[in-house]
Amino acid sequence: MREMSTTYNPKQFEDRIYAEWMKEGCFRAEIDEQKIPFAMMMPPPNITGQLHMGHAMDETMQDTVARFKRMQGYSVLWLPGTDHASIATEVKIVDKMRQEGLSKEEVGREGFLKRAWEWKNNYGGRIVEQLKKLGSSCDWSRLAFTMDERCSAAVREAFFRLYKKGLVYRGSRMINWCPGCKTALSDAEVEYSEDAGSFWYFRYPVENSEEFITVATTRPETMLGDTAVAVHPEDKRFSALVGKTLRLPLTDRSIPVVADEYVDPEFGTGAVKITPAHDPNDYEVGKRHSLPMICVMNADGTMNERAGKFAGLDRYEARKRVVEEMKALGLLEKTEAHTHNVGHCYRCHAAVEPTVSEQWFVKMAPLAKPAIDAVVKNKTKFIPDRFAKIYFNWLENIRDWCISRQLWWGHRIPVWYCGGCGATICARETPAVCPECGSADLKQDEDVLDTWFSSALWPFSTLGWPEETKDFKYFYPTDVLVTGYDIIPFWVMRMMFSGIEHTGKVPFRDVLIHGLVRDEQGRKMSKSLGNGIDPLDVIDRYGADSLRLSLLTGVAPGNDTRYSDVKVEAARNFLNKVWNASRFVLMNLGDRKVPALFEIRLQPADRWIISRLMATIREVTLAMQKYELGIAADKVTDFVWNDFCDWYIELTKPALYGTDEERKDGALATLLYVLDNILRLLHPFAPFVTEEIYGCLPNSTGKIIRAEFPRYNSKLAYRKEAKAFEDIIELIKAVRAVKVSVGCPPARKVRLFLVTESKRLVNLNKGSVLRLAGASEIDYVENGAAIGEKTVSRVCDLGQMFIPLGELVDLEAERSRLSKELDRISAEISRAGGKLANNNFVSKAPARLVEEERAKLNKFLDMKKKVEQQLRELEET
RNA sequence: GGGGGCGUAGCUCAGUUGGUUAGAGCGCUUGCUUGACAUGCAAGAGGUCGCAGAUUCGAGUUCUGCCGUUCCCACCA
Repeated sequence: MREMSTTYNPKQFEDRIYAEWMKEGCFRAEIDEQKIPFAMMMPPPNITGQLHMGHAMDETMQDTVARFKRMQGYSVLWLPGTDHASIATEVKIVDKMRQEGLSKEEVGREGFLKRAWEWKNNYGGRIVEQLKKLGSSCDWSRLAFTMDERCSAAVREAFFRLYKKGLVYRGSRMINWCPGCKTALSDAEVEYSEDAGSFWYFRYPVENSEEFITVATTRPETMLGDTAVAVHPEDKRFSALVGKTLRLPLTDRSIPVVADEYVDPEFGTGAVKITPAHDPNDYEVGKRHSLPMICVMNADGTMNERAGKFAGLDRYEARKRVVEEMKALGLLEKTEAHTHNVGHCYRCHAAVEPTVSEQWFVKMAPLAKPAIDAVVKNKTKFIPDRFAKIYFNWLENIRDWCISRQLWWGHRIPVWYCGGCGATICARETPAVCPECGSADLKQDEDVLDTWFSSALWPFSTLGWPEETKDFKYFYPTDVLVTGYDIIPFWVMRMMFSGIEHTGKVPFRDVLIHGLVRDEQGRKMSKSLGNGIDPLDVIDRYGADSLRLSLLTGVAPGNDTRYSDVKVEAARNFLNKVWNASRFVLMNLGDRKVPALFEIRLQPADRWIISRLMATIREVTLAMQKYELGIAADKVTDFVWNDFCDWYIELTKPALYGTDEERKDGALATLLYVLDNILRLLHPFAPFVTEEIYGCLPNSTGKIIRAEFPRYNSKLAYRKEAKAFEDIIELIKAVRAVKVSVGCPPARKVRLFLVTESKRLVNLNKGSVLRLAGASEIDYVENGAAIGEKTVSRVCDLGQMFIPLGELVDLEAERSRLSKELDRISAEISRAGGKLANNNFVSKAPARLVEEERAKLNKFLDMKKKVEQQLRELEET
């Protein structure tokens, strides 16, 4: 037996234990036809990422589920991996090169990719190492990367299939352009925020007239690309002007006035400048009226040559200059403050510029439909199910997905253009010559795919799809996906339609959604606020188990939670408790060989704690099966601390320190049995400390990670006996309370007199009652009068308890307590009485409840009599 | 504009399908170095479950409206 220190010190064993698990291959998933598979894909963290609290929570939940299922006998695959994070990584590499005075263009595509891979090889594994600190029991032998050979082949295959089906196409459309990252973005990658801006009212003169139309705009620089002004068809104010031509100031162009339903006559001036190349709505108007599209900006957000003298200026500088010039021309009518929603890049936060550009798209309508149906038909379930609404909301309103990115780090689009015949060729592997004309003059598309295109395939690309691998056949579809609600549109939804499209099956049966980990004040943790808390630092201070437990307890599925050191401390204190309780058991056990639990005559207290254990096992198992991890953790904690430590351990002390060897054996066997079960119940939540203690148990074989999760055994439920024993606990509590109430020093032993019909039960537990209640002896009497001394008394389920207290005591306190008690009892009597007087209740409520209510009423009536009697006796003294 | 979440003890939050006297942790009060643990033990105080209705024998829990707060989506240029 290993020596245990007096306090729980996780640093002494966490790293060692993780190494042992790894060495023994405890996390490896085996294809075992005798077992039921349970598969879970880790949401791959970005290779640029550092472990943050969000990861910690996500990983903890997954690991808890994985360990639980593994202990239940499933063949568990928890597959880890990382994401190449196209934009994020590229930005990082570009920044690094800038520090060296280099640019992408200078090093070229090849040189850039070489640097990126180097960076990935050096730093991409950092987060993986950090995950290990948390105790993650994922199968590292299957570690995947979205750009490894397997996943890349899957990406090409998926693209190829979609292309052949016409579900991926190339076209010129309005997309979100990030001038910071210089690439197109998907709709999901745009974040909107309320920005303070202005509303400028510009006058556009009507040609050959003194008249003008006033339009209002928040983006003056786009006027250089205006190709019309639109008014509502029924707006009388402008009906005479429809069809006329306006002179577009600051340019040499003329633009028409068109009528379109899109315009809201109530808003602004009722006339809208139309810039089809730089606004999604204007784009639609432009299409309806066959207006030309004039793009006035470059990729980096500066104005291009179409902007005339503003060419070369940054868009915001151009905005200022346009306003100034309009003002100088007397065409600025007024300026108003105006806040409006502006889209920003989710990576670099630059304001997104809606632009028309040629990109690759995935046709969404045919893919969205089956993905919606799958959730409607419950083939995949969201937990909690309200998140299905977010999912539906996205899929029902989805536009085609822009998947091409003007970046270099990522999966290059598997499309080639023939210089000979102009054919477009999509192929899984690089073609040598053009299949149409035989020309070798082929050029691959320059763009890469959206990072999420490869993530969308994650549940099956990692298993070797499109190959029918053993892993794929055994583990797919996966069982559960654990992730935060913030990436439902980015990822969950896309895995769903991709899985259904490519494999014919939903990629997972359950989606367990969790919330965000916020800071102590409820703010989002973020780099810019500097309020992020490093999980590794917390692990260093408190241990991984404490962090894990603190992230799971008191959290409802899907709800945000706040991180605080205080919570981690509470978890640490609990684990210290577990540690010391274990130490207590093992110290008292020493080298003694105790018989098995079933060979011993158990005492009421033993049966009580075993009964409580069984109830706990059942509740915890049920909660875990429903993914209610917080409830499960609460139930275990409650049982361990309150039932096992505060009661049972104390109850065993008379036996342990006594001379009755049989009772000692019984207590030790029970302590050991319950402790063993506690460790296994707790292992999914606190894997390290339970493994460490388990290794110290005399009867343990092998690692707890491979042990079986406790099973409910109805033979050990001892319902009635446990219920009876609760009366002993109540008695002890009553004595303690009386002593405190009357100011009796705790060390002073009191004599107990009992009026009870359960003498046998009390006698069986006499040692415990005396010790825990702080009493010297117990006498049985027929009634209070037979004692012949002044007493203070309590009514309890066992009967009535009397304590003679002599002159030392504060009887006034007891008197006031009793009258308060009387008030409470009276309130209960009128409540229960009222209920029972209600005919509707008696006739409609379940008989069981009516019976219970009746029993309660009788009990309180009896109590009332006794308490009144006590009160009278006290008045007399 | 549409859709969620949250509102329960001083604070942070649980509360599974409606059914004992609404819970936990922290904090607070009082007392305790009781041979595992002061990272502890015991006994307490503290709540008209946001407001108003409705359904029901019975509502923290279901429905409607409102107030506060927060998030997501859409968006009027």
